[in-house]
Amino acid sequence: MTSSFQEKVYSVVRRIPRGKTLTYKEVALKMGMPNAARAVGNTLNKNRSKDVPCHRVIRSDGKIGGYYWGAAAKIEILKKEGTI
DNA sequence: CATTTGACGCCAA
DNA sequence: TTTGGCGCCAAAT
Repeated sequence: MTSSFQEKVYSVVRRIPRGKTLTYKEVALKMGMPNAARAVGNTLNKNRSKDVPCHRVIRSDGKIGGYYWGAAAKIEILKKEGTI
């Protein structure tokens, strides 16, 4: 599959360094689509791939957001990485 | 092909 | 400040 849109999402998310977190909006903004934050989250959810550190993408509100394997697991990973 | 879904974000009340 | 509603976008049904 890997549509052009997904390639952009992965390109940005994959570059997120360990111990750092980006918001869905920031990712969308880097793609050149400032208002596609929702589509970004939707793409990561459907893909459920570990090839990309999608757990480093959180909401702009400061909330954890979501995770295919559960938000709790997402938080746990961030803690292990030192983000929290 | 048309409609609904969903890991979002911002504004108004 | 907190809650509700509206707008946006791509993928799935």
